[in-house]
Amino acid sequence: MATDHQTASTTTMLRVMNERAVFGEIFRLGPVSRPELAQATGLSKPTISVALANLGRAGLVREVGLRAGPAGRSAVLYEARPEAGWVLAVDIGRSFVRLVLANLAGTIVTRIDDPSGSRNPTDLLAQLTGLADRLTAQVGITRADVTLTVFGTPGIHDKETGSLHLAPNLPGWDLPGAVDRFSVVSPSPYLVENDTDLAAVGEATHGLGLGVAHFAYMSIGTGTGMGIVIDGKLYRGARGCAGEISYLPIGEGDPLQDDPAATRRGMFETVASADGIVAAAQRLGWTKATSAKEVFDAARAGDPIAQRAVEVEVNHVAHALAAVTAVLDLELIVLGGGVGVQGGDLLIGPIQDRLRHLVALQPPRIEVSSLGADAVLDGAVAVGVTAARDLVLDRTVAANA
Amino acid sequence: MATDHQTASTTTMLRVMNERAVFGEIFRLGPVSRPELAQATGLSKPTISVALANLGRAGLVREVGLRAGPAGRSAVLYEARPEAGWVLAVDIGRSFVRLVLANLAGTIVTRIDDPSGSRNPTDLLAQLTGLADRLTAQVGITRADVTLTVFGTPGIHDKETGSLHLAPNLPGWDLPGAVDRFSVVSPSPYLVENDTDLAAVGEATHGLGLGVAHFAYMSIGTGTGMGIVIDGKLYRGARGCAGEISYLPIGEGDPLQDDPAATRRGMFETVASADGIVAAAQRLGWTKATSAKEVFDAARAGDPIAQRAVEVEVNHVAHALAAVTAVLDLELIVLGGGVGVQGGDLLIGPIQDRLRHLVALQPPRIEVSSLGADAVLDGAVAVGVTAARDLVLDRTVAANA
DNA sequence: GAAATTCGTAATGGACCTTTACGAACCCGT
DNA sequence: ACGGGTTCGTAAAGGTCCATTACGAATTTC
Repeated sequence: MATDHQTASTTTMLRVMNERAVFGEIFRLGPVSRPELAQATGLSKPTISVALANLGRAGLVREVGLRAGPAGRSAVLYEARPEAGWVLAVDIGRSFVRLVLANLAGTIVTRIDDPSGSRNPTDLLAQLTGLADRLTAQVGITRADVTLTVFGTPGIHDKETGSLHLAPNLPGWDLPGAVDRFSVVSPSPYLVENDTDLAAVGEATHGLGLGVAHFAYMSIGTGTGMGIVIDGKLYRGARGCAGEISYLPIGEGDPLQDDPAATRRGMFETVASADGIVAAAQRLGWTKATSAKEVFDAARAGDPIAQRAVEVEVNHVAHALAAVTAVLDLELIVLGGGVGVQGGDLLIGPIQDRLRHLVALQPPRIEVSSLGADAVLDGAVAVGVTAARDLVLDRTVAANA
Repeated sequence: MATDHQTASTTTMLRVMNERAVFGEIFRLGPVSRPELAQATGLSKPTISVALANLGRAGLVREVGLRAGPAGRSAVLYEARPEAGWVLAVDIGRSFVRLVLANLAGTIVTRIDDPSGSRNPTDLLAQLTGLADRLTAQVGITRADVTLTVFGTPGIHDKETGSLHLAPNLPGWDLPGAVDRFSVVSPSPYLVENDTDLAAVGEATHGLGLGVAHFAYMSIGTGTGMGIVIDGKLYRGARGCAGEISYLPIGEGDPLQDDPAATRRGMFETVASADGIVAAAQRLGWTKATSAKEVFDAARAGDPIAQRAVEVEVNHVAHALAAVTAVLDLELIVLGGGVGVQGGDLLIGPIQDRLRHLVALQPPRIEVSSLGADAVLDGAVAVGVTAARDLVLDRTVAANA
């Protein structure tokens, strides 16, 4: 058991803690009065006043009008200064790169979606830098004013070597130091997170995972992946590889597994991703099947071969979720990715039935993501905002010291 | 993301926090002087003195001799008063119940191992109450002086209904309210934890999991189970069913799965537990095989059928660990239980090889438990000690208020 | 326009911790 | 044995932070 022995504190640390609490409540409650903050934090009115004065002097908080009550003097409302910090969130997707700029409240101010060009480090970084320039210019700042940048990428970021593993679609990014070059996009500190993990955070912040302690976001599309939220926090695993469900040992005996490349790609991904569905349909007799969407549409129209292919997919996903349930006992699985979103209506019910037969435990709820493709960006903003708030607060504390 | 918004604090809470920190350091460092405590906590010497005075007045801490240094006045040493609190740990095992009494430092003072008799609630509780009486008498206290009791049981404790699920070997304990009857064993508060989970905590505290952030204890014996430690803390899952790997969908196609009871018992447990090994050996031609130990011994002696049966087991366990690795990306798997301990030498190497073929990720280290059957009790003591320390401290705070 | 109500802050006091200072206790060498 | 050097423990003083109380300011209602 990690012995993070309880740390002792001095009076000055107390004020820092309380200022942090006040700052957090301001975000949580929106424009808010002093009495409301006192109520929310349990601190006294004078203490709130002092904290607000400090936060205001540091440029983190500002007055924003009055609130008239049913009786009595109107209260001054406070809110976080939008320009106290900026978060740049970047989703390096398959066919698009998407960038948004958000303020510390998590409000997205501008956004650019740009088709992916060449994705080697040099070209991609040039593209991102240009887009970041355009984005920041739209709100009258420069890249240097960004507090924190979050990059959502496929694969696993190895901080030791600065390289990206398991991301075959990003050529050249697996070389040592490649990821470190993200620093050219903005001089701010930056975080690199797996895109599926960020989508899970997005669901936890704005989506179906709101208020759910333990859940996972399962993405099925061109590939497969899972972002796991445990105790409300993203779980990354010992080396950042948690949720790499492509490698679940599922689908043994399926003819697709005969391909020697199947193991390298991962057994589950080989059979359950979009082209696994297509291959299943072809094998079942629909030789001209080309896309998973097509298979789902045909199944909805009553085509028996397509329906049989969907059944195969259901079986694979149910096995994967059986493994996840046996290990993690989650409350909820949010289904995302191309297959998850397009086929969710066909899949969820049968998966739940199958799952109940596979494990004698209470299975998790299964639902289709409500955020769609924006889940990654939402998660990136959420991750960035919490980290950026800490950054600006730390600066304030350092300045007051 | 669970919004456990940072909580604000007042000055009085500061002293409580610091007293807690001092108390914790006393346990961590053993007999310790005031200057050492000041160093360890970062607090000043006078503050340490005040804290020790309070803890002493509450009977939690006492002086214990002097330490002479190379020069200068000798420092007074302090230690936790052994009789400040007692933890009763109970392991309700298959063929034995084991009870230990430990002080707040986690030192086991007395122990009783007693063969299991009838295991229905009434008989088992009578047995436990009698044993608790004997145990407490040995140190001159009564059951009423126990601060906290921890029961390690198979199955899952459902706090809503007070019943024990998934524990077929404890007849009658699945009825609502059965578990609540544990209160007759001692008037103290009590905790009920899954035995495998406790073993994981034991490994984390005294065993191979020491200092490892993310690992799991995998028990294979009569049944199968897994205790998962994430971020140094036991992970229980949404309903306490995390680590119920019996239900991993592994071994499909194995003839054992034809039995309709297999699903209820769990696919993995059916094929991989001790009798699964025996059945495999029988099917391979050794019809008079009776125990897993026998199979392992024969395999070591070179018997080809036994070796083949071990290979089957290796394959099943490797598949289970592949699933766990793909989902959780752990650093370490500690192997325990009868099969794990007796067959570990034969299993670990081949499992690792097989695992490397199944997943293209870096597999976890695999090692055999060094604690053996005591892991459960060690974990129960560890869980109980941390909870009991909080209890006695809370009482002190309440008394001082 | 007065009563009632709510807000904001000034003043006071208390709780906690640290720093400084000094006496107490102990070692060692002569 | 005794004095110098060193470490320990606590007393005194000072500073920071927060809560309570009190009161003036601002606003609504009647």
